[in-house]
Amino acid sequence: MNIGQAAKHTGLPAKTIRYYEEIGLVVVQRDSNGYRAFADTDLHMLTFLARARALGFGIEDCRSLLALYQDGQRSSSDVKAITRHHLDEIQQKILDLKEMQATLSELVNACSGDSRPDCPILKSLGQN
Amino acid sequence: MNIGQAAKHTGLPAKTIRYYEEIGLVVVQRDSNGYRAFADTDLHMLTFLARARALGFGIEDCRSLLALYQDGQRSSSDVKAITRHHLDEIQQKILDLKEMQATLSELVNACSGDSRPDCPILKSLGQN
DNA sequence: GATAGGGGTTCCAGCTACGGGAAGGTCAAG
DNA sequence: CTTGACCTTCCCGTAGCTGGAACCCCTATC
Repeated sequence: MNIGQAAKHTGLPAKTIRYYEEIGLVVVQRDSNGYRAFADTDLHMLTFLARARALGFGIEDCRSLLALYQDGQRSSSDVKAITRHHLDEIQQKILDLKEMQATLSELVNACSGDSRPDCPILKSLGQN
Repeated sequence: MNIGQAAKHTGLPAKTIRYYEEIGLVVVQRDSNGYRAFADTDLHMLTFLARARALGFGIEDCRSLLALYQDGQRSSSDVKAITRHHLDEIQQKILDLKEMQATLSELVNACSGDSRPDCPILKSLGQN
């Protein structure tokens, strides 16, 4: 299967698949003409990666998770540790964004948004 | 005032201030020795930028906001439009992160996290 | 056989918003 | 005069791709 088909099958852009191969996330065999030849296991790994990325895992986490996935001797505690750490970071991001959201909402509500220059948003940013 | 003092005063790292100058966000006079000489208005603008960045505005938004800030003829509607658009993006990000959070929480809770290889997290990522 | 198209390949540049570090100039104190 | 703390510029690296150029391959059609 060529890269275009693999892309359709996994939902990943071809460029992304090439990138994953380049950084060693996956290893793909080549046909005699130099084209990548994706096997079912390759598609499976790529789908795994696509899901992990969709959950916000970074590339290095993905690398670790994929290694654990393929290791029959793994401990689920290792998987859980990575996931929990990632979850913590997401929760922190949510908190940060919510704080921004609260402030921005206030400011937007306070601003009349007409043709006059008077603006509480700028006043707040420039105060002091 | 030198860059170190300006950094302390604004809370921005010196590197960041140099970067802002490089991309034309601020223009700073130089002393005869080549050192940047920060005036009060420069500090004021840098503080403005620091606040806008802390609210998550991108650099180009900051550029626009700063221009509006310095334009006595501005319409507050322009400021509000930028801010509302930014707010929308933040809210979307929060939604995305919350979805990840929900899934990840479920998975973490379902995983025993012991020394056995059986793991619902990997099962979910690799399913199909 | 020539050609057109729709694949594929590599490599290089660029994106955001800086941070690290090297190589070197400047200044105040002792 | 030297030391140490500043300052300067310049270049590389970050995460995770994306776009584009230049070129190769395969199939179909004229």
